[in-house]
Amino acid sequence: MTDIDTIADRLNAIGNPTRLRIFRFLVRAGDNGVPVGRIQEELGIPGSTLSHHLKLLDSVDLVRRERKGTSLIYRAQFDGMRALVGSLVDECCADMPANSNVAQARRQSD
Amino acid sequence: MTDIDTIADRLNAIGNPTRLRIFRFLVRAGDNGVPVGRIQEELGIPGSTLSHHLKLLDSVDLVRRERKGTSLIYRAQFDGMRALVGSLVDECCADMPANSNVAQARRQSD
DNA sequence: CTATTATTTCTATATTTCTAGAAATACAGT
DNA sequence: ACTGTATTTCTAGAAATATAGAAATAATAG
Repeated sequence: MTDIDTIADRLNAIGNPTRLRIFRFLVRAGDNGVPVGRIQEELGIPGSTLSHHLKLLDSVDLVRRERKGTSLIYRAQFDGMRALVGSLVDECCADMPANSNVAQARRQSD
Repeated sequence: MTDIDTIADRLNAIGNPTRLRIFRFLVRAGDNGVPVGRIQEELGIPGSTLSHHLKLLDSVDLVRRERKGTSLIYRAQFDGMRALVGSLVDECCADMPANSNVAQARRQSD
C-alpha cells in the first residue's frame, strides 16, 4: 500500500463527491454496515449508479461487502482507510513541517 | 475546508498518479520550492501536461506558485494538505474505531 | 418452481479528463 | 526593440468516467 499507484487509486476512489458521500455514510454507520437499499434511500442515488460506485470503492479495498439473505451489506474498511491516511502522513505528504529534519532526511534517502 | 465537495476536490487532485508524483516531489523538495523546469526534467513530463496538472493542484490550494525571474517556483502548500488529512481523520473517515463512542456520537449528531 | 425483493450487469449517452504539440505570453539581458 | 529562456494557454483527439434505464442474476419464501 506504500505503492504510489495504489495510493492514487484510493484517493481517486474517494475523490469524487458521490463516492465520498457514500463512503462517509458507511463510515458513520460503523461496523454493522448498511444494505445497498438503505444507502440508496438515504443518499438518493439510483441503484445502478450506486452499484457502480460501490464496486469501485470495493476494488480499492475501502469497503467490504457481505451477503445477508437477499441483501448485500456494505461496510467501510477501516484498515484500508487508516493505511491510506498513514501513507499520506508519513510516506508522502502531511505532518511534515517544511524543511524539517524529516523532510531533509527524506530528500537524501531518495 | 470542512465542506465535502472541497475535500473531494482535493482528494481528486492528488488521486491521479501523475499529480501525486508531482505533489510528492514538491513535498520532498521542502519549502524552497522547485521551478517548473526542474520538475519537468526530474519527472519527465511534457511542459504543457505538467502545467495543466500544476494548475489543477493550485486551484485546490495544494500548491502555491511564485515568480522568480523567468521561472515559476512551485511549492507544496503544507497547510492545505494538513487540513485535508485532518478532515479525513476527524470529520469523515479515518482513525475512527468502528462502533466507538466517537462513531456513535457522530451518528446521533447528524 | 413461481413470485418477490435486492442488487448487479449490460448498454448507451453525455461529460470530463488526460495528454501533448503548437502558438502565445512573460520576463530578463543586451 | 530584439533575443533567449521559461512557462502557460490553445487546441484537439483519445480514453476514462459518471449517470441511469432496462435486463439479468441471486436469494428466499411460499
